[in-house]
Amino acid sequence: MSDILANLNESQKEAVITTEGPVMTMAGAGSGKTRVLTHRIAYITNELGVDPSQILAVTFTNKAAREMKERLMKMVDKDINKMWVSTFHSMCCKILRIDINKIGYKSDFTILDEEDSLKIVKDITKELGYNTEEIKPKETRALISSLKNEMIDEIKKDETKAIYDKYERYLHDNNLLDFDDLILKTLDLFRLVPEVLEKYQRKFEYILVDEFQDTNAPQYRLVKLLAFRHKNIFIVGDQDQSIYSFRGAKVENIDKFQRDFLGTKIIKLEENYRSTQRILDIANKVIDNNQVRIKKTLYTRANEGEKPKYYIAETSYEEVEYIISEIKKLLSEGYHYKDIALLYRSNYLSRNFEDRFINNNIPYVIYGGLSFFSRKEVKDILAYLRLIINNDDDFSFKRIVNEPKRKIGQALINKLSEEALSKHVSLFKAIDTMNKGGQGYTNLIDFKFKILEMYESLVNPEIKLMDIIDIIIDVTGYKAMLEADGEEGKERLKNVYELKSVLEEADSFYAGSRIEKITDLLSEIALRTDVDNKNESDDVVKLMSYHQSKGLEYKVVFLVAFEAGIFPSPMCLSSEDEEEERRICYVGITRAKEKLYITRARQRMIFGRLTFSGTSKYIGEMGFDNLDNVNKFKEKETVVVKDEKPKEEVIKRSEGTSYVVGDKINHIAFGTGTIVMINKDIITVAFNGLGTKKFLANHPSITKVQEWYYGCDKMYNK
DNA sequence: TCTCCATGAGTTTTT
DNA sequence: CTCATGGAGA
Repeated sequence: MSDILANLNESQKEAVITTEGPVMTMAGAGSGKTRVLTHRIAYITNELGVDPSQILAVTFTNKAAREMKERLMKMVDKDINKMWVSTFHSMCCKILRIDINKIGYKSDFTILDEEDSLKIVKDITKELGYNTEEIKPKETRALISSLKNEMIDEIKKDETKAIYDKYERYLHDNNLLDFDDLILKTLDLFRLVPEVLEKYQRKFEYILVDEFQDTNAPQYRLVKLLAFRHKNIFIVGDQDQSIYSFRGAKVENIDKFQRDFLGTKIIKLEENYRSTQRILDIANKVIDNNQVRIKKTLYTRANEGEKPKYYIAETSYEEVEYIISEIKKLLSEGYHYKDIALLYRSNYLSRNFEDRFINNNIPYVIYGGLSFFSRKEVKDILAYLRLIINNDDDFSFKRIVNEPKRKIGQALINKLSEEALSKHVSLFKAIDTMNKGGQGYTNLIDFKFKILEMYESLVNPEIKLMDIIDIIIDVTGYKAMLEADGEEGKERLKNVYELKSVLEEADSFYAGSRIEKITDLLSEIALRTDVDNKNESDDVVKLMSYHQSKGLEYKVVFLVAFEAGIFPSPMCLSSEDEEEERRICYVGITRAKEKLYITRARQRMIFGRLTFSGTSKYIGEMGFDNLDNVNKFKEKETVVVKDEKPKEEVIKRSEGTSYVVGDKINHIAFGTGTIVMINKDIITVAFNGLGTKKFLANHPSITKVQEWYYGCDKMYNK
């Protein structure tokens, strides 16, 4: 008993021991909410003697779930494997595997990832004869997701409705679920088969939900249903850290909760144990600009700490150099690579750092971006596995029937599809019934026998499960294809081999026959994220988006590319969006424990384009206005604060157009180029691949290219 | 009919 | 810059 409650403050203690009835904990950043969650669970099992199987803990990411399990392993003296500690999505997956057959699906459904889902929408859009320029699949897909998350009540366009209907039918016919379906089908199951709901209502005597501010409407409904019997529901959240409204998260769920669970006890955790006071000051100042929030001020008893540093670089290249030099300094002060994180608003910004980090031997890992399981080669091999164990998987069939190339093109597939449709069989089976003869037919038969042959290897107990990967890439010629592809192929082959360890792990993790194990693995692979595969203990610098940094903490944090036009994101238009951006900023700042750096560049290469940007509005809100702590990389130079835009040299043309460095022009012979220098009436233009050339500014061979101006103060100053 | 190469267009955040 | 698409060649 004493163990569990030791080292907790009064509010934390209260949150731990108030086990009966609904409790809502408002926990500021770094106020020890993870501690509270784990200690509460340990208290319930160890002190109240509750069986772990009666506890459900919902976290936001798989990573958080696993970390919580690891901590619990040390604290709980019972078998915690019976405890459900997972995300909403994997919890629903688990529930559906058992009972989804009661609502017309097969229990071995496959979960689609984003890419697969988009591909289906795209195919359907084309099948319905729409122009993908007008009806954009990406938009339709986003709309469908919004619809599913109840953010949109009615379907405005007929086309969208038609695509949506067909999409739903396709998913059902092929036994597929998308991410949103995991939640929705679980709700359907609970609604249509009340006995199943009751089973779980009885089972979960104690329920805990982390990051409650980021639950969306269907998720909340799920929580409400599950907790309704025992009402021992504990939610933890922080309005100021709600950054997922684009995914349908509703902060209002906090109010709803209080109305649905009358007599909710509210506990506030405001003492921060993570950051220095100076870091908290900045965070408090920024978030205070939000209109829609309950006032809350973080405080700490830790020392003041160092002033956060704001660095303005001329170019994005110089920004990297500055960060590298600071990292080296930090290392000499005794910090390790793993103490350091770089955070940014969008994933593409990480590119600026990769090359220079490699050249300077700074070990790093990038979170997000293209995850291991979404790599083409990995998905291809997984599609082979899917098709091998389930010949009727048309979706996988189409993916790899001509990968590597085996002369089975679109025309042949169309013919096969028609055959399959008319005979009501899968593509694989349609091979047998189609018109025999012709080279195309032979190619298909070849493919078919390869798949069947690999099945034999797969069920052969003398072959180790992980070795099936070698067999697949040998038999199909995938290996030969990659080997012919030089360096990039080598890299891809490495990823394929990495799958072997995934299979080996699955071999010991899952139960049942070999086929069952692979089925289990394949069905859940979409839920695996990149973050889950990274090793926390590696001594490397971490690069990630603000969103991915939620819930994490680092001794030293760099907020990079901190510029107008990037942060806040120019995609945000409404004031609600703006407030959410500010919360993202708040999340970023509060990741830092000891040192905080904010860096920006005046000029930045974005997708091969030179762009200019001004000061992010958050800089002023943080109180950097006098810029007394701006540290110049090159010490001699002084910082010109008021001149936010680079020294503009403007030249006017007779017809009224004017040029600024960075403008794009079009030259009759050389094509499009960027102005890099202006000297009197001579402009120097850089052409891609052609080097720079000088021209008279008002020469008729040159015309100015209109382009949208990415990131300028003028967007925000009006 | 398939494959390859060139041109063009598009870039938030994620389970 | 990178991915996707479409057109021309084999």
